[in-house]
Amino acid sequence: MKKSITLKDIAQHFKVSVSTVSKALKDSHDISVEMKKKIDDYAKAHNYRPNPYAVNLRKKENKTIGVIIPNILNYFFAQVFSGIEKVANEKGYNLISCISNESLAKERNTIEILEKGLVSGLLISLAEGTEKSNDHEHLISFAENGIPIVMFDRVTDDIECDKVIVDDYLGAYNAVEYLVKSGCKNIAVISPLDNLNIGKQRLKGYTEALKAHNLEVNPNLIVKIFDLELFTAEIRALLTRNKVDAILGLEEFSAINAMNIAVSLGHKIPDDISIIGFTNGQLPKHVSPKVTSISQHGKYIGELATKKLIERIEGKEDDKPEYVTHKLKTSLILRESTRSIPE
Amino acid sequence: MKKSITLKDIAQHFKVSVSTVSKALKDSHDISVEMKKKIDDYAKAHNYRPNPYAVNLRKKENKTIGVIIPNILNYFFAQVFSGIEKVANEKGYNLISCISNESLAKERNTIEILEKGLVSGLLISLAEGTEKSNDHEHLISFAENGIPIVMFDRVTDDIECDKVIVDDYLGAYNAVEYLVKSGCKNIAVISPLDNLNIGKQRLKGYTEALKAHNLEVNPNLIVKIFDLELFTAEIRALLTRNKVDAILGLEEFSAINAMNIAVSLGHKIPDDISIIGFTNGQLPKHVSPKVTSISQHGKYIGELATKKLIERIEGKEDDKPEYVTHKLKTSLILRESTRSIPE
DNA sequence: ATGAAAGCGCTAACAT
DNA sequence: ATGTTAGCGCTTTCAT
Repeated sequence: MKKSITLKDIAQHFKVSVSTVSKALKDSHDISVEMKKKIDDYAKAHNYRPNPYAVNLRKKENKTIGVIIPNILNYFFAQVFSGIEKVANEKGYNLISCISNESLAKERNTIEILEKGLVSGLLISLAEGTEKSNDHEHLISFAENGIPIVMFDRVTDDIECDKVIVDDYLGAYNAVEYLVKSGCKNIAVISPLDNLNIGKQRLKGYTEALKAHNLEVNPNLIVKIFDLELFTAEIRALLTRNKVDAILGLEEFSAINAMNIAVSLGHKIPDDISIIGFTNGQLPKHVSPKVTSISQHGKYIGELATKKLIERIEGKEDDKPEYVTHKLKTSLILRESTRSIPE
Repeated sequence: MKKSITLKDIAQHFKVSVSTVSKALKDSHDISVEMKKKIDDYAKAHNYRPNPYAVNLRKKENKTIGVIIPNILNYFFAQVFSGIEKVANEKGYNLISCISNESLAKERNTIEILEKGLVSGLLISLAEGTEKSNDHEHLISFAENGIPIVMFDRVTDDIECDKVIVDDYLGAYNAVEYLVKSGCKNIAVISPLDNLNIGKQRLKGYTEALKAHNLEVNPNLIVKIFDLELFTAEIRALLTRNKVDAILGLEEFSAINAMNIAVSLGHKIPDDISIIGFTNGQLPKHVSPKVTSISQHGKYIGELATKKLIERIEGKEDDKPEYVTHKLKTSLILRESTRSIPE
């Protein structure tokens, strides 16, 4: 066990006091230039680094950020995470990261651990379980510690903090509008996300866009999926019992799975049915036909949220007391599963 | 700022000493039952938790594990990470996680930070930059601290530690053998991974399997990709200049991209050309035809590596000095891009 | 220009 | 059964 070098070791080596070394390493004006140089060189040569635990114990500040993500296998969150990591790294922060696995209990447990001064700030996107139960006590309690929080994507009004969210409403609205303009009249929507606020927002964007274009909102074309086992059956039913000329998938796999079912039923894409999905991964580019998608810019969300959090951590106490919610626009990426808009 | 409660606060409240409280909370036999009960209840009521920094400063031990992953957008590593997180969480460990982004410099930097006692153990898969440069000084230095390391997937012999790897050789070997048995004779291989040992192992599995079945190893059918920009051009050249009846893709997207190019060239899958890929994500299931793949069980790798690491962390000093390398079998998951083996 | 001392919160050996 | 003390490594105020 290579014991790592401390201030004391350096002090003894030069037969000076610990405080001299401490100040020298901080380039204090108290210390003579020669002394500083000697100490600095020695410290570098021996690869001195302050013990982070001692520093924290003294100063009550640390360079770590807690991250709670619902599910890292979801490409969107992986993108967000890579954005978080990038900015945190640039600013010299470490990440303590946890996956809530969509569970309220795990999210709560993690927060209780982090609460005890382990982190200087928290980045969180709510677990599905949390959104369903609408229980935010653990977050409120965490916030009372005065540790800054930034919520992203899946947020709640119950917590006052900075937020970075996606304009899901507009994303869906624009997608539907595009479908209408390209000639679709019977647009179905598939939502496996009805437990989530973002799911509700997207659905609202869908209905509002239809109304804005004087199209009837047909409840038979709104398929809410609560059990993925039934996905295929429900979509087959949708497509056989109704006239459908477009499908909007609100979640990562909905659009692509629905497209595959439609194809197996003999429909031509996009001639018979257009397809658009909220999807971020590699999938839409690699399937055939390539799927038009609504991209959420996950990496940028992560970057922005982290930047805002670090500003709060490092900012003056009462710098800007008012919290801001950044609502980011999605992009509609046109590919082969939709028709073009006639001139 | 809600100031969190300390032993001292509790001690003052009951007008006893700090050590009494400390012992009481540890259920020491020194302390009377009534006292313990009082203190315990009070601590619970006030949600007391020991300050992790103070504990670490005293005891030189902490419940956190460092994780260094080359790229979280790679589904395989996301799977590994979710396995790591699961086990760590079960055992009460936190994760400090970093993405090396395939860069040696970033990997080195991260390790230097973690080295200073921030973590009790390290899980790492080498960055591509590290494998290419073959520079492992930073790891050797880290290991000298006596902090246990477990390497997974991308490992090196230069470091003596427990390792969890995939039998990439056998994975490729079995895949080629399957192709041969299903009637393929001109099997091409695509490797964008020639900088990585795992890439070399897979390639070796390919050549050895051919030899074992008395098939010539044709260098024209071995395509090493060093610049992804050229992927399409190289594969088109491969398919137009040579007779090819099967393709083995050594990396996540190689097989699927090659398949799409083959289809665009008019080849039928799997009748003209069979396709197999080393790929873990959702892709092979969702494209058409569905792609036969070699699965690496990422989540299990993460779980096993973490389990082994925690055993080292918690084990007696000289418990078992000999390190073990766990080599895990891959699975060949047959889908629609390969033909069946005749009876 | 340098040093002594106190203290962050906790543990553990050693009194009482 | 309870308390005293020293100390982990560092910062910082107040001497000198």
